[in-house]
Amino acid sequence: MIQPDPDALQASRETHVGRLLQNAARNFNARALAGMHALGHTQLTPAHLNLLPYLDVQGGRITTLAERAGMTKQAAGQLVAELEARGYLTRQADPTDGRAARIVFTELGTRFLLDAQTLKREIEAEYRVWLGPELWDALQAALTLLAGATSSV
Amino acid sequence: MIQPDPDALQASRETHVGRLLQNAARNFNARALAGMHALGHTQLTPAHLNLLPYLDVQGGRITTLAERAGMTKQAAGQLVAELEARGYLTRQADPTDGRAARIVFTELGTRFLLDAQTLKREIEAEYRVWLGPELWDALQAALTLLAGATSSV
DNA sequence: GCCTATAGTAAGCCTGCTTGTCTATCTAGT
DNA sequence: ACTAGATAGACAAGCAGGCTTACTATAGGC
Repeated sequence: MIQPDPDALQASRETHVGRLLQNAARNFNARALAGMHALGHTQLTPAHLNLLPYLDVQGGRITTLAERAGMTKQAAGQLVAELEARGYLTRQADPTDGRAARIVFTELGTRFLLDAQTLKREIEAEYRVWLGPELWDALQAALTLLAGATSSV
Repeated sequence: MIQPDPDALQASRETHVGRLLQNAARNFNARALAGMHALGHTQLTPAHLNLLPYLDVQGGRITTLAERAGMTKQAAGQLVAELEARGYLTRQADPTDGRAARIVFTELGTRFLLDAQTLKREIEAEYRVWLGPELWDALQAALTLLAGATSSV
């Protein structure tokens, strides 16, 4: 039977990549959400911020959105309806398919895109300062590699 | 009025640290949960895996757990009750305080701790292979720095 | 004409918490 | 000692977020 050394076991539990990654991701998301709220986009929830990146600048369909975001069409449709009610998106009839609707950005939606771009640069600049250019580049490289490695598993 | 170049805007949306961090964290968590399930701990949910690291090897109190995990005592109490029902934890009367209960690991709980330690080393070894030693060290350094920087903000 | 695809409506579930309230116990002040 | 207030924890109810399943209507493709 195993008789572990409690101190050694405790020490090994302190912190690990998983927790570090989770904290970093959570901090980034909180920062991004707060930033968007500060820029006036106070009605956007994390679910919206998660969906919007999957909509092309020139627009797209609910079905496409659902596929990319990995959720059901109904879920995507609901989020789109909310974003429509809040003025970010609008529906246009698809000229080539009577069943489909083209989901496109409104003017407010476009402003959101630009704000998101600005905010992203701002946050990345902060991180760059904290880490220094080399570590920052290494972080990006490492995460990109991990994305490739884990997606193929 | 701003007239953005749609192509440039689209290109800038491709991917960024936030998404990379989120993906990496999600992959790690999925890997860890799957690993624990594979080791027989099929009744542990992400919420349990999030709480357990805050319990010292020698045990502790509900209140301490709640503080560390950043949740209410009730929430911590509920999770502990579930873990008790599943056989990982048990309650002992605190000899020094009649109100309090000492939450301690059962034998199964200790096995979980050892399995978690093993699994952690396994996953970290995988990551190290994917990234190479230098990039791996850089990743750890960068995330640790970020943890320090963002926690102080 | 038949099968499939797009999307909307309605209802509801799951996870992971929270608030509100209560008892038992401890601590400090008088 | 006695009492006022704080603290540990339990019990109950419920909510927020983010989905899902089930069903219907309509439009296209072969």
